[in-house]
Amino acid sequence: MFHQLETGISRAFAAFLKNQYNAELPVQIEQPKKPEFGEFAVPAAFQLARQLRQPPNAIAAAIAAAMPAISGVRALEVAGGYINIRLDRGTYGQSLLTPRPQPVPPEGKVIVEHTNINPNKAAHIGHLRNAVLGDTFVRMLRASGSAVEVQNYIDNTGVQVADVVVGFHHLEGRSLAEVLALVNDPSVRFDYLCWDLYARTSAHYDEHPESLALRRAVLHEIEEGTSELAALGHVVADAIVTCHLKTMARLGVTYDVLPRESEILHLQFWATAFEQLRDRHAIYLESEGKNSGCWVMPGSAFSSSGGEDDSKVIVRSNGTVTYVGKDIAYQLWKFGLLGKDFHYRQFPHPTFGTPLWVSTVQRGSAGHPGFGGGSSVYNVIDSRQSYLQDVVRAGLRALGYEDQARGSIHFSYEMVALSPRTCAELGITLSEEDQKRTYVEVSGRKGLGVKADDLIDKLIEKALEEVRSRHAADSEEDCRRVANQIAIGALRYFMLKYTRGSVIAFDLGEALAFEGETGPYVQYAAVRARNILRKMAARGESLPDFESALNADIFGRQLADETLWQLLLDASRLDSALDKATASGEPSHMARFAFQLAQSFSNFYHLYPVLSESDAEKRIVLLWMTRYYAAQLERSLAILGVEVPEFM
RNA sequence: GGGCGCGUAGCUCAGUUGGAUAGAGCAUCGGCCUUCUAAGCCGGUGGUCGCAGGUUCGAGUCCUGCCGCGCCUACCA
Repeated sequence: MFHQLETGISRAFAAFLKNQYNAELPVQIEQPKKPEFGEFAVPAAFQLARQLRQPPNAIAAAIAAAMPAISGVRALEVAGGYINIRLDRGTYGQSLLTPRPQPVPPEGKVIVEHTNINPNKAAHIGHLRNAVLGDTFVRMLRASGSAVEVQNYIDNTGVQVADVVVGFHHLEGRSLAEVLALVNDPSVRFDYLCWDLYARTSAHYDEHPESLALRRAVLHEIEEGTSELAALGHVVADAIVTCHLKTMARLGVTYDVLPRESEILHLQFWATAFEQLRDRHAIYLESEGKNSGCWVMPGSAFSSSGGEDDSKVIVRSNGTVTYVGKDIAYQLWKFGLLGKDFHYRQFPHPTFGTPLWVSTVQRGSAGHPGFGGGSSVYNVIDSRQSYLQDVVRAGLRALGYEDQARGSIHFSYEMVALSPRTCAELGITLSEEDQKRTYVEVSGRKGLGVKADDLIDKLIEKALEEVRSRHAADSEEDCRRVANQIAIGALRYFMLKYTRGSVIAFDLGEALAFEGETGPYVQYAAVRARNILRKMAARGESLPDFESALNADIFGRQLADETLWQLLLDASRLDSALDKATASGEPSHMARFAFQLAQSFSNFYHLYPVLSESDAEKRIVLLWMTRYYAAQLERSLAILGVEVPEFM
């Protein structure tokens, strides 16, 4: 409702200003600094002041006097050059009684690619930020009515998988059968085992640089896809993907489809993209200099300051394609521009509610939905890869796909690093240099980092203690389920509360916090709202039929209470907040709104004892507000991917 | 060297795209549990918005120049 009024007022002002002053300006609607100024503020008079050569206050007064009535608005007032708007509280309250209209779904499908973890080791907290950001943005888009397809790209033929294969085969001398046995051994955490093995293999390369030849050879075999080592690579990648899916499912993160690099290669996606790029002269065969023998994209294509020295190699001199090249082919497919499609089969997964599909070379299963062919594409990738995303976009542009290049959005975010204090707590020894830094970058190669599952386990353990201390009478099973929900709420909120552009210096203490600006704080508010309603039911009272019990007159009387009115306004801002957060691509805005909503409810909770209210009319309004708060809190949390526990 | 980002309270961070007296959380100090659960609420302390100019009715926000930090700038991804 708040949101509808906001846009309605904006339109009414825009139309009026165009008529009256022939002024085409985007009418801003602000929230006044102080509630005494009303519900909305329009600073349009400032913008007109120069053009009209009059003081803002005079213009504002003229506008306010001549403006035709706007539905739902009680009065326009002028103060300090602003036009302040006061709403009719009775009609506002009443309008919230009926469910909001469904948003009109925008045309086309949005594709969001996220997670995209190298399938060669356990997921760590950096991957968690990616997945939670991506998943939350997907939930925001869906809540806004968009059709969204979630892709998790699997780089199963890359260097990192090759490294683990080198580790198994060359360092440990394990056969394919032996590795398979490890994968199937329930007592072995295969992703943790590979975490260590990958670190050891990387160290081995450092100590024996000549062994890098092994990596090249294995990589080549994996790309070919026929040898036993290639099969080993597949076994490793599939097993690790399964581990990642399990980890992500714990957080409520799911996907629609897993496009894999092996199919990009074997279904000739790259070969097709290559022909297009070559024919359009987007890339050319370099004949001299350091890149001699490579197919390169000129630096000028993707960088304003790029010269020939900055050319990006797309095809190496040995004929193999770089990751970016494959990414261009993949991006073309995402927009339906490649003229090819994958085959698909279902990927086994224990916990998702909906089928999960994976690309395959062979003729796949029937009955899969249409994948790819999006009208806009969000790639959730950390900011270190912005250069590569520029190259991908330049590829589209060079092929003449200007719209799609514009629709290719690098949903970038800064990395998660470790605070020195947390490193110390985890027993990670740092160089003197690193100790002086405010944060230390995690490194999979060095095995330096916090594994996602370890962190989740730690959070659950701590939450369980808190739950048990408060609910000794509840069953272990119930406590465990609630602890789980609290842990995930804490983790998801922690990953979301920072804006995308700021580095998270991961601090264990902060991540484990359940008080203040945290997920559990918001969950607690939702639980308390529900408790009021539950308590009432326990007393044998049933909820009134609000639509018949309440009307504009009653709302008008009760909302004359300024505090109550402000609280109701807070609670009704969800759609407005969602719209702004989605438009600016900032899940953190959504998280912050949920926190502020919870703060608002906490105020309500303390100021208005609902069940003991003696005035009958007021009590009904308070009950309705309780239910309204509960619904808004639940919806906000659902958008953040956070569940509401039965008790806390 | 070039590109991107960051610099706001002791700490961690917001700041609605240029608007009214710069805000949260943590920490700290002081209050509030016989009440719908204190994972909560109320109050206090705490600011040269990195520095210097500029643009205008108005700048934490925009432009220029500095200073500091991070990331990228691979025939790795």
